[in-house]
Amino acid sequence: MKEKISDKYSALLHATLTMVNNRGFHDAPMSKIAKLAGVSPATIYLYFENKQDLINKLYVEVKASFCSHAFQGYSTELPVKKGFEIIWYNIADYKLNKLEESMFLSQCDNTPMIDGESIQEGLKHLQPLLDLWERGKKEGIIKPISPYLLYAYTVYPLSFLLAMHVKSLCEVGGKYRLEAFQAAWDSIKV
Amino acid sequence: MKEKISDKYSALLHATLTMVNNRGFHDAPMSKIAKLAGVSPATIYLYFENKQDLINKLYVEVKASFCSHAFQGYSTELPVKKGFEIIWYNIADYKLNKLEESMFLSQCDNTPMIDGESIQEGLKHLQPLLDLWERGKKEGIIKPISPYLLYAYTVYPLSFLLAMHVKSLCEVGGKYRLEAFQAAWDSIKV
DNA sequence: ATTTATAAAATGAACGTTCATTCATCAACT
DNA sequence: AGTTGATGAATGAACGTTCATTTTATAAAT
Repeated sequence: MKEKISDKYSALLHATLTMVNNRGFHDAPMSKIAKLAGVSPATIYLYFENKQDLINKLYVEVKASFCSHAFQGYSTELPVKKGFEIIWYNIADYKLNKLEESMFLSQCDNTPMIDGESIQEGLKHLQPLLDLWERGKKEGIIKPISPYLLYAYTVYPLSFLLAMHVKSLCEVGGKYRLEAFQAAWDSIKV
Repeated sequence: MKEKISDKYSALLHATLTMVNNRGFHDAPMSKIAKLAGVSPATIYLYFENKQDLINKLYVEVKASFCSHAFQGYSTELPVKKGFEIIWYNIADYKLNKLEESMFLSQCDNTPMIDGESIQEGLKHLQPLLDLWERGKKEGIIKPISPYLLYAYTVYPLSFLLAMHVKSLCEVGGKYRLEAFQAAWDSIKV
């Protein structure tokens, strides 16, 4: 019965996600995380080395889930624009449907709360997108610019839209999604 | 001698900026902030109500400085594209030259560490840019889409490039700046 | 089947530390 | 003498973590 690791492990990860989202890392005490997970504080230390380890593990897990969603239905056989479209919409869907996870990732990527090592770990899984862009450049479809620029103008803006969506300042539904994709594509197509 | 408020006030703000940038809000104790500012812990409470107030005041001040830089040399008389170009380059310069301030703003905008009230306060000063976009739409130069989208695809990407720059993963010098501007403009021009 | 022995998982209370904040006192200037 | 700005030391609360112990699961022996 090794199935899917103890459910307390997952409960703790999820409790941490919620606490850190709502109160920030600085105000998410182990005692409250434990209570939210329905577990004793001491139990946390059966599954995690310490608070930092808990956060790191959560980050890596969420990032992995994000990347796995991103490439659903994608194949390297697809034409560049079609492939990009699929990945982009996957990411947009993820940000829209997994608000908590997405907010957590934003917070992690803009604070010194995650170890550099874990950041590297989480970044690995994005390679297919980089490869796709490389192909697009070779075919003269995508501007010959740094992948960081490509990411900054296509994927990263979604984080902002997510934040506005959470604050109920901005819709991200049907029409807007199309407009957003169009803007992303216009910024990088040659 | 009211000149520019006690220099301990500024020293404390600056020390807080550094501490929060390097260690995060959760690990920026008042005692260390005080030491870095060359001041007793008790002195902080002569200038600020408490830690939250200290952070809020710092946020509002930095945000104001950011916005003031953004509109240097800009006038509502300018043609839309030229006006946008000036503002965009101002912002890019700010992000490049005021790394600490910019990183701090990123952190604030992605964590629950700032009071909603102070966020509102800091957002006020961006109005001229919104007005410019409105004019651009009327003239048929800029896509008729939500200002949130416009912001997401022109200004917000700079935050990502800044983060990469700080991690020495990405240059933001001359040529790249032009490419970045081009991508920003392409994404919103009609 | 039931009991007994052993290991594993989980816990509440306690520990030492660190934190934000306060307080009694001080030095400098009026 | 009195006011002001500043302080180092003190304080209580809260934190992350550990520990002695209990509870639950596992297996062996009857």
